[in-house]
Amino acid sequence: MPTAHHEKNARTTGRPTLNEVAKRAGVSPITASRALRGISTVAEELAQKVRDAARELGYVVNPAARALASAQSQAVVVLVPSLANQLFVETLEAIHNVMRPKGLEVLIGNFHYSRDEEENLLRNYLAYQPRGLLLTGFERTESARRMIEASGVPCVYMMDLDPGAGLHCVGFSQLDAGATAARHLLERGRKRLAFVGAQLDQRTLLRAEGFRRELQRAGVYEPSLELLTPRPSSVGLGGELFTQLLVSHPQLDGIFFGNDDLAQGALLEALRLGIKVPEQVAVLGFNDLPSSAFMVPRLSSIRTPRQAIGQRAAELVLSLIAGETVTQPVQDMGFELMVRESS
Amino acid sequence: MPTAHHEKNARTTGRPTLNEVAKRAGVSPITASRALRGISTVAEELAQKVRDAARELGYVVNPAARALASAQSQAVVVLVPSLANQLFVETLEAIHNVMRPKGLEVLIGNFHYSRDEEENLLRNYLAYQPRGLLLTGFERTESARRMIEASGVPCVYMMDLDPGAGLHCVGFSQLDAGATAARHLLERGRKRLAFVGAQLDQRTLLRAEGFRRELQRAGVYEPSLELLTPRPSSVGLGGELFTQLLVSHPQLDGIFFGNDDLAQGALLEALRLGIKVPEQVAVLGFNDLPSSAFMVPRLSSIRTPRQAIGQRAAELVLSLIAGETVTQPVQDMGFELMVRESS
DNA sequence: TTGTAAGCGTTATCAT
DNA sequence: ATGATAACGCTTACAA
Repeated sequence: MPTAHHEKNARTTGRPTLNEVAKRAGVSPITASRALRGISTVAEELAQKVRDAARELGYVVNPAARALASAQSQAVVVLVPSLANQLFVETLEAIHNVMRPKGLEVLIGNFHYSRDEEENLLRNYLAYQPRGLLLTGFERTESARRMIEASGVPCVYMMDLDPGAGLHCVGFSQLDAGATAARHLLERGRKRLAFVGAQLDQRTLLRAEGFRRELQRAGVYEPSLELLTPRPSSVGLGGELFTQLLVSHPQLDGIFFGNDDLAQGALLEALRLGIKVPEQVAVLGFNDLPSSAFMVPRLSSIRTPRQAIGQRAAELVLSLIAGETVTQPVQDMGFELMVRESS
Repeated sequence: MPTAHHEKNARTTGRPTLNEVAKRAGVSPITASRALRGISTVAEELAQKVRDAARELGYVVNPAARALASAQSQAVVVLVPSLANQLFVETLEAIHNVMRPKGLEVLIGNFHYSRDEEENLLRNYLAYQPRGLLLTGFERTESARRMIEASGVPCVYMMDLDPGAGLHCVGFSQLDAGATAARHLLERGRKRLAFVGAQLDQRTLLRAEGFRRELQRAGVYEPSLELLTPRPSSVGLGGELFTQLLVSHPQLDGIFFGNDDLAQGALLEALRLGIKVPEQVAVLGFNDLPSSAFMVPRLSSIRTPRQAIGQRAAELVLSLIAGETVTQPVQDMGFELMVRESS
């Protein structure tokens, strides 16, 4: 009776190894490895034998061994501030669709709008030696920045455009989006305009800034009509803030919400309060979530290209990973004003 | 000038290794390993030295090496059918909150309600030698079932209760939930009741079944009032199906929607059509999404304990991983009928 | 309580 | 085009 430690593979799960595949195919392990990775130096005949053997044995590569030996995983890390916002789910989806066919895993990290949490996730995930990094925005700890830099892992920043233009990024100008919102409302003849934002990440703040500047230019900027709260964005909160704003500023004739869920909550509350939208107050949302077009009245919003951003950003890291020279480090995907019934 | 292959660690990323930590602390690598893993056989004094050395060097364990050596990763795999449904995001969140403090990574797989995709994810992720598995429902391919079984990885099933009681699961009875919906509407004096479901996973079908049985018992079951579509659930679709149903069955006096987004779409469409809810038609949703309480009228719904399910399921795998005997393999977390204005 | 030795499954390097 | 050999960084098994 052999004792465990005398046997080869005593600790393994019993999963077939590359060695076994190689033996069955009558080649050396390294040839099997090359064949399975599709390296073209292997004769097609041998490669076929190896693939057959692998299939017959039900061989699946051990990612840990591969990562250890090659000092690289097959993973791409994506860090988003939230999954509660449908926005990022759609972006993630698009990234997946680009990465999966390339055999890359997508590791999702949700940092809940917390810089510290993002830094932790980064430290953690970087230990996995990912092939690429997809991050959200430019706002992070100095330490996180250093880790990214030091890791040397190709990195693309999503959602906003780098003012410094030193980083690879795919997004749109949050500042312009805010300005566009203001211009639209102004063109509608509105003069007493408010901005309502929750979950104050840098992008929301940038939109507020763009909105504000445009109002200042038009000479109608009123500081007390800016309602910013760090509370998480939600439909309920939108209704609450809407009421609060109307009570304190009954003269109000237009509101730009930093997020569609807030705007939807406002629309619902207006219905309850009997406040006419857009007659008394125009309401403009941001992101154009799928349900916004079905609100009563249908919500006007600024549609953001999150799907396109995800796809393009993924393709961009892929290029970076492949070592290709990227001629367009900053990719502006724009946004679209959807005018419907609420404004 | 030394050539690369003469140097130790020539291929590494330059990241500090356990060896370097050990040297700096003046102990052997294995002692350092034990100290860092919090294994109590290490003298506290030494352990402190090791931790200090690790901190000073900025040491982070190489997960690939650890996984390879121990034949186990620090990951727990969670497979959900969708991220578009806020439901699963909340469950994921709860799982995270349990796992992270234990030092376990959560690998998220989204199988888009596709059995084949789930099977692929399983094959892929199982290769990572996860410590535990959290799966959604009982509906999967035979091949997936075998892989789970063969892997020997502790597994907990979420959302539904195993009729066979052979599996560890945390959820509630989907059948009962459907029945409860029917009883509520019946008690309100409604007789011409419809069921509307999209994204026909097994749980939706089970709810339909529970609803149907209760109507049959009451003698008011009408097959043509069951509207099932495989299209993905959404607010827009809810409005569409609502209109369609009312056109074909103007006598209708109550509808149970398999998902809150459908119900919300119906409420919005009713508003547009001038149909009084609940006077003409009662509307009952399912899941009680955060925004439902703010609809006009406020949506009645069945609140599902997704947060509790995630937490309990996570705790359960943890027990299983620890090898504890689980006395309660089936955990019914119940559900709650939220009666508001729409029914 | 600490350490030695060996090996985890794969790939890089260099040689043939 | 294929293979022998030696890592990769860590942990298990066993010994002391």
